[in-house]
Amino acid sequence: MTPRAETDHASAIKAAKELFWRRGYHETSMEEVVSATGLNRYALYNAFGGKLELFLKVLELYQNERKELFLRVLNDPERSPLDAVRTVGEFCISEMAERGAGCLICNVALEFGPCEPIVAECVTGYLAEVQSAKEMALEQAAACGELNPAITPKEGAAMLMTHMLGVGARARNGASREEMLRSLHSCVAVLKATRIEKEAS
Amino acid sequence: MTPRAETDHASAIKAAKELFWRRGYHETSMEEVVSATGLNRYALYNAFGGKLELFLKVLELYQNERKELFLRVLNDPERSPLDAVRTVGEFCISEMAERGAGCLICNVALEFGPCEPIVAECVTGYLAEVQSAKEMALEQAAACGELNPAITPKEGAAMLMTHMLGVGARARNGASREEMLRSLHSCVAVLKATRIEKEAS
DNA sequence: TGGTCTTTAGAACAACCGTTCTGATAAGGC
DNA sequence: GCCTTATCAGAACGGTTGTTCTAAAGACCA
Repeated sequence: MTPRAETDHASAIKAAKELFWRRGYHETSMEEVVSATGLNRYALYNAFGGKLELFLKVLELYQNERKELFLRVLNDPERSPLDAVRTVGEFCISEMAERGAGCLICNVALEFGPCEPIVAECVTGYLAEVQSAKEMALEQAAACGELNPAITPKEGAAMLMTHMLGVGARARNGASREEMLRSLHSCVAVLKATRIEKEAS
Repeated sequence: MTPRAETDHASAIKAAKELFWRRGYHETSMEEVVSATGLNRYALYNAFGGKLELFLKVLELYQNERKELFLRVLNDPERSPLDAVRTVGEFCISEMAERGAGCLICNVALEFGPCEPIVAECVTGYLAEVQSAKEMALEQAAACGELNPAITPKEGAAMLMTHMLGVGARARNGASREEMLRSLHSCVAVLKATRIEKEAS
């Protein structure tokens, strides 16, 4: 493969990502993909095989970008663990609000459901990876007394991930950036340990 | 309209609800609707007008059933407010797990997104109603000191709703009943006020 | 029983989709 | 400059969808 073709493919995947993100998989026609990527039909089918295969490439790109960023933030020693978790959430919300189209993973999880097992597996795997990164962050939080003792780091991570999926759903339903941020901040707030003096009885 | 036709329509909507719930709107063909409802094409189109109109009827039925049940549980004086909130969540999870197909509202919110404004509005309205019912429950919880003081009832209700939408997304991605229940219980646990004695300094 | 009106099942229609095919065009090596 | 190879745009194909049409079957009442 020539270097030219390689960058062509990369930028095609990027353009397709934006398209699928905004309009969903089924609502996006190959017609649109062709005109958005600049590549012509023939080249597209030669390079990727078909619509679903292209989409899997898109998912791969999206997940790699995300995972790299998330791990960098969550492992940043300058941040408190819960700050890091909040920052990651805020980043996602910014992206959702920008496009007005929710979260790609969340959209896909619900659009395909169990119909296309390969896509479902892909989503499940990604969610599990991000969740375990968050779990590690919450373990640190627990170690320094920052975590609400009502839950374990594992439970907290699961809850956070589920909550962020819900934020994605709300985004796709038209929620504003502020609404989503409020919800995220509430979620982080209740994960924090709150020390209340026991009332004198 | 004869009584016969009326019950026919009602049971048709019910059957269509199950279908749309399990398979989504776009993946369900009118062919399937015809054979699932028992009504024939002509009668279906005469009674409802078209696929989208039928679907709106389905949404209406679903929302009415839900709202009635939720209000009954949330206003039950026998339950503590947070218990009521948990019970409502558990009910939703049971339904999702039964069908292995997530939450109808959540699925719809993501399947349509902003494409079909009338559907989006319908979803938004329903979510707002349920959320305000939960907010009232949390206000009671706050009044008797059951609510985590890190958040207000309003914030807590928004967070709960968002979390339940996330549970719906996970359900559609194949999560087990147990996973979903754990996540719900974590969410309720962090909403509870946890009293920790201040360490003697 | 006979005649009118409604209901039925399935064919037909028009639109759209992902994919493949085709003939024309451009590029590259000699 | 010429021949081979790769690339292009768009037409064509097969399949599916929501919807409508149509001719046969049935219900109803006198």
